[in-house]
Amino acid sequence: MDKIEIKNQISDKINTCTVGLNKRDCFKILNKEERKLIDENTVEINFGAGEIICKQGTFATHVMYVCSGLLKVYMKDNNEQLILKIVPDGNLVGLNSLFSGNNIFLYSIKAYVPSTVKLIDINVFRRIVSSNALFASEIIGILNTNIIQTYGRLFSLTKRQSYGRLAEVLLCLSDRIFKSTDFVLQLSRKEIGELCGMTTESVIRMLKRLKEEDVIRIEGKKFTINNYKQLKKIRDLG
Amino acid sequence: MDKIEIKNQISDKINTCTVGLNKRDCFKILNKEERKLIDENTVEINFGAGEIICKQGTFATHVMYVCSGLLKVYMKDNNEQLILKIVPDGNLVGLNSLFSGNNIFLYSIKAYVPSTVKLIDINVFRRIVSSNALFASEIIGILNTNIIQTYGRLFSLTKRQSYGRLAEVLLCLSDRIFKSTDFVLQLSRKEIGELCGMTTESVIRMLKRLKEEDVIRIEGKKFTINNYKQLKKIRDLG
DNA sequence: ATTAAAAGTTGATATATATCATATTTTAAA
DNA sequence: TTTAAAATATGATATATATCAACTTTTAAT
Repeated sequence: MDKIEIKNQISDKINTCTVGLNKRDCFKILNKEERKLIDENTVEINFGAGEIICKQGTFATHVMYVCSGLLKVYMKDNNEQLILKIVPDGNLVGLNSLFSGNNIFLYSIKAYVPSTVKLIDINVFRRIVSSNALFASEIIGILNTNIIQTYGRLFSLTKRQSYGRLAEVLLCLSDRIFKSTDFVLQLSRKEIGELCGMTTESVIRMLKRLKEEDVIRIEGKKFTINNYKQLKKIRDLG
Repeated sequence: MDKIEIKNQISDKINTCTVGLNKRDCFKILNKEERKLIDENTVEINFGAGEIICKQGTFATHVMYVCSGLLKVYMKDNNEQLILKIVPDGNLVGLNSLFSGNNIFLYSIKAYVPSTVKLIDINVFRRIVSSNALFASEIIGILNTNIIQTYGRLFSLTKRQSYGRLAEVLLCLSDRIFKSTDFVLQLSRKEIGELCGMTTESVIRMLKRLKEEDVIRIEGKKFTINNYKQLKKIRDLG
């Protein structure tokens, strides 16, 4: 069998990762009063796997902080669905309704695995942002990290072809979520496809190909990256 | 000849436009002193068509305000280039290095037409943001509008097929830049292709098709949208 | 005015990936 | 335990769009 062919080179410089990693303890900037105000207007909720945390089109009444678990942020339009990012614990999500003239959620958020999420009243959050410039600066940092990542993703999804996109998603999961080349992935092939913008069948075929090339091993939901270097090569050059 | 075929519907709800429209007079929030400080650390520069305003990879020493003209913001990686957005006058660009731990430009910016741009010292800008929470809130609004638009674009570029993407770009230019169905477009076919993620040849063929269907008229660089409704249909359904 | 270079155009062909159909396996439900 | 439904798998085929090649027109340079 031929080696997986390599086309246009995409360098390491652009971060094209799918995972929104933006852990900053922005709350430590707040004073006692502000923290109290936040706490009094926050509820902590447990969500089961597959449960929807917020729904696209509904009023954005809160900002979310992921205490534990793993979420997906996605946009839907009729039968088309695009996963914007997957978000592990330690991150804020749903900030995009702040001061943008948009008081509805532009995306839905769903738990991949059982997750604990703090729902923070958006008006209280907004009030603190617009009175504490250092806190606001932290939020700007979070938003900018997010934009930079989204630009990278835009680049990846439009410029790479499917093997490269799939390789990227696998590397991303390994590096950023599981921090191991060995992991149990609770995503269906369909969901992997949504992450890298291709059909379920293509995901299956390509994973099979990567297995045959001994780049990865798969047993059920257990993934192992055998040849990390080669997978990176596929990501960067395909 | 067959009518241009229509596939998967994409609704109007998602803004998938290419043009970054974010006119807010955030500076009016500043007091005299702050405005003076900004003014003292700003230079206004004229750029000719095709001139580079900032270059990806260099140190981000300033934030830019577009006084007049039209810019493109783009990422390059070897021979691959993606236009992130096109920016008309009245907008701030280059905000993404603020508080993101990133002190280099992640994209290049180039003038499409002769443009006047204010270069504002980033340290001064940063100082004002982190001391004026209302100003910071305005910046958050700008960044969020930008993220929302980028998400829409991500959706468009990955979910629509080429006719839809091309139609979108034409509508976007008509609605947001020229504010007329009649306009002189100073972009080459190659640049149009970069905007909607396709090759020059495909742009040419598809423009030809749209002409044949009497949806648009083209004479040299002069574009006319004959059938706005149909073009919208092609965008939303293709 | 002449030449060179870039932009635009067109047709033939290739190819990556989607679509469709159908089978098998796994998971969840009654 | 049986049944239904969802997820996975695989082959055949279709198709949108890229690639390649050649040619024309426009723009810029000498």
